[in-house]
Amino acid sequence: MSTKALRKEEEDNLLRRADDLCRQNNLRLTPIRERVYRELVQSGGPVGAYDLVDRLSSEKKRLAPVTIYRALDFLRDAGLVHRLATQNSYVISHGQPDVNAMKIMFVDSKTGETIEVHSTEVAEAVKKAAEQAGFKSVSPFMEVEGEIAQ
Amino acid sequence: MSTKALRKEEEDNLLRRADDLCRQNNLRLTPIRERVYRELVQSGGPVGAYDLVDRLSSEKKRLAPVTIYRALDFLRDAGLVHRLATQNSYVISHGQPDVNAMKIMFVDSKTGETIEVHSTEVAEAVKKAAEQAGFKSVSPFMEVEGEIAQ
DNA sequence: ATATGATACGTTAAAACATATCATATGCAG
DNA sequence: CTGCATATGATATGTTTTAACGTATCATAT
Ligand SMILES: [Zn+2]
Ligand SMILES: [Zn+2]
Ligand SMILES: [Zn+2]
Ligand SMILES: [Zn+2]
Repeated sequence: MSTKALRKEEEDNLLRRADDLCRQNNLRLTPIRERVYRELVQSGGPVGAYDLVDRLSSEKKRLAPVTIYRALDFLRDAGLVHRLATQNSYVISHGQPDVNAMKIMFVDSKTGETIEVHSTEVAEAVKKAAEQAGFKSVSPFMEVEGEIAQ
Repeated sequence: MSTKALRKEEEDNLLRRADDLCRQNNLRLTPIRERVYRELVQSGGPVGAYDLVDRLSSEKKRLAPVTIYRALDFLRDAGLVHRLATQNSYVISHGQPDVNAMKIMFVDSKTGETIEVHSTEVAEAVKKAAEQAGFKSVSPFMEVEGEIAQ
């Protein structure tokens, strides 16, 4: 089985998962929202909002930026998409909501490529540091820049 | 001794430290760069670039945004200032370059208030996670959003 | 004395990113 | 069917950051 086929299966899984999640929470995964999500899934990495505008626009119909931002907001609220603040870009959230883990997005400084890792160890260490800082709760998402080996 | 006096001493220390650092590395802490750094020190928290434009402009002379951005770039390259990507703002880096520690900026989701904590525990846990992700090196700076207790 | 190089700053403009506003459409509950 | 909430279209604007080009200043070389 080719890696392409594997990828395709994974894509379909993610799409189904998103669909189910929305159905179960009475959220409407409208066509535009689904197209944005699908584009992020297929890209395999972070994509900027204006990139999404380009990719989802056709000759006859150009989407307005605000349309994309609204879809992104919906997907983020649903927990399906993360915003990468350091990159001004958006990336799918994969992995089940492992509630005790820190979701770390490692971002390659050069290419912008990202890899998501979930770690309870980091979550605990950060929680300890947060208490030290007088913070009672912290986001389960972090972004760390670095360099990919090779 | 009043807290105000204490604060003033701390400010002077930071200014001196910055001055020394630049001198030792043949970096030129010019008047504009020093004013930007001083403003960040005195503000006691993160400040946006356009805020700095306003604060450092006078009736007769209005600084251009790019002037501030250039000063900020210099200060960041020198390791004196951090950019907070989630806030589009800039904040002084205090604490000696504790090379083995992760410098965590906790950002209050509501007010934008920040507290910096250095943690070797977090650094180690993140390093482990990074290896898992195929990252050979990671930035010693992180930003974590959360809520301050009270 | 004059030329060259290096760095910082001024000025202008544009790119890149994000939101506001109001009109229209669409789905859905009563 | 009707009315209401929600989603999208269309347009404009706001915000943040960088690009491009020129000038000023000072040091060093010719
Ligand atoms: Zn939202
Ligand atoms: Zn995730
Ligand atoms: Zn730089
Ligand atoms: Zn620091």
